[in-house]
Amino acid sequence: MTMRTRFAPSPTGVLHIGGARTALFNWLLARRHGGAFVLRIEDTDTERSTRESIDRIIEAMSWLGLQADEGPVLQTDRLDRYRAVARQLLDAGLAYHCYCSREELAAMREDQRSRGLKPRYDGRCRTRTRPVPGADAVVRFKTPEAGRVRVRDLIRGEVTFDNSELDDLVILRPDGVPTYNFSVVVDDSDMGITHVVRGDDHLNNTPRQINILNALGLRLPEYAHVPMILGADGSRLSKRHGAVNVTDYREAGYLPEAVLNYMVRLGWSHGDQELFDVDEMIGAFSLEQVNESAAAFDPDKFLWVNEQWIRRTPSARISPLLATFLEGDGVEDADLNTGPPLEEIVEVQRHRARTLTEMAEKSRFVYNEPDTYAPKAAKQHLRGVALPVLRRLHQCLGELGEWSVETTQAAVESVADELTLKMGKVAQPLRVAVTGESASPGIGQTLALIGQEKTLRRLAKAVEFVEARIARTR
RNA sequence: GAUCCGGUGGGCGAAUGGUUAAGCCACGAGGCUUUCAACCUCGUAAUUGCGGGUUCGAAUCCCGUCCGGAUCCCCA
Repeated sequence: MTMRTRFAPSPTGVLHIGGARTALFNWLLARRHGGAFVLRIEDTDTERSTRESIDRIIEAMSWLGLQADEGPVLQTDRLDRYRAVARQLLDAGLAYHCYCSREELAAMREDQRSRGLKPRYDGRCRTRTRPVPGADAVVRFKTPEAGRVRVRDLIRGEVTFDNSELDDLVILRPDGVPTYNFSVVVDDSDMGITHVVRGDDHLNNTPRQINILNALGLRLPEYAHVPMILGADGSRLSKRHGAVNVTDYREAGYLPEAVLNYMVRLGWSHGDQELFDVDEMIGAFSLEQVNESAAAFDPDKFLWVNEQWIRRTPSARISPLLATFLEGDGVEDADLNTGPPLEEIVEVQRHRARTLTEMAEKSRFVYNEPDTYAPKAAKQHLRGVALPVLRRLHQCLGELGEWSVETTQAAVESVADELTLKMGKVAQPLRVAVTGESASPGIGQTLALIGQEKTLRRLAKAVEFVEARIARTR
């Protein structure tokens, strides 16, 4: 039988790292085994589900390249089907109507809890023969009272639950909308899902689902419960831990390849390999190597992975992305067009940036003249002693016929020789003058990217700055 | 509280009864150097949560215990 996996998010928010990794694992499995990956939207919580969330989830998945082979299938489009299955259970005496009010149930639970018991529905409507007038009716599944359920989990091994620990769960609300544990079972079965791979927060739900499957006489899928992703402090990953939404990472200048790569290594490993492109993941992924323990999300390592991908991704692909980040950073569209080819900037910066945001920040100097000098840098390098250096630099660079990394580099070196100064005394003032910062790419590269005209203008401005400063201290 | 799952350096994790417990991130030192990076070298860091047991031998198997997480909703 061909493998069929699925990702079944509830559209009550955006796609976050945990969900994305679950989607990735499912997608990888399907790709690896030549099967199908289905996207199902679990929107039976009509209060909280939104169309916008659906769109955002799909958008995030497509940014990551996790295309579904089938779907999205919306559960709200299948309500008739769930009702029919519930009817079937009702007719077979495997489910019953319950008229208990929410208040009554809450009181029951509180009472049990106060007595140190596990809160469970006590089945008081099980034997009811006629409806309660005026009361809403839900449908409850009749959980077997005795026996145990064995879950064969591909990651955890065999996990058993005692039916006495379970209670009769609601499968249909008064309005005929199914609850999670029921719709999941019907859908996974109808869709021919062979492998249910999901977060281990669902492990405890599995015996209930298996009981329903058994009552319906349906075949059980394989289960694999993957460990959760925790925040750096060991608690469940949440907004407190910084960005957790996939889209946040796109905006922060992460490459989808890097997001995928970092996620796949969270809870899964393949020897000591750290970097995987999508094809490598598909070729190497297996449930057997998925860890059993929860993993903490580590922003530092994520940054490192992104840096690795910035390095190995062709500049032709990075350039247009860099352009949008530069624009977001205040660089004019027109300047982008008249400036140096973006590929050149990428080549120069790819070892110096861990994110595209960082790359853009560090590349602004190419287009925009510094409006202020970094205080520390100015204090240290734009001093009186630098004045003759800057003037001489302005002259020599102004006389340069060909403007390139090599020629500008040579010019700066010859000025240093001529004034018998070490490179640091020449390149640093110059760097601050043209970039406003004390750190930038190699001085030749920096000048080549800025261009002769702008370099000279900035140099002149720096000379004025130093002159003014001397005048002031006098 | 009950049930279920988990626990290897600060983080990710390798090692599925057998040499000094891999590798990566982070961190520290040095090298290179016009700055920042990158790169190279070296280093700090674990009595495998703890306690017992089985065994010639235990991170690995068994028992107990502690800690963490999940579930116990007309959320998914």
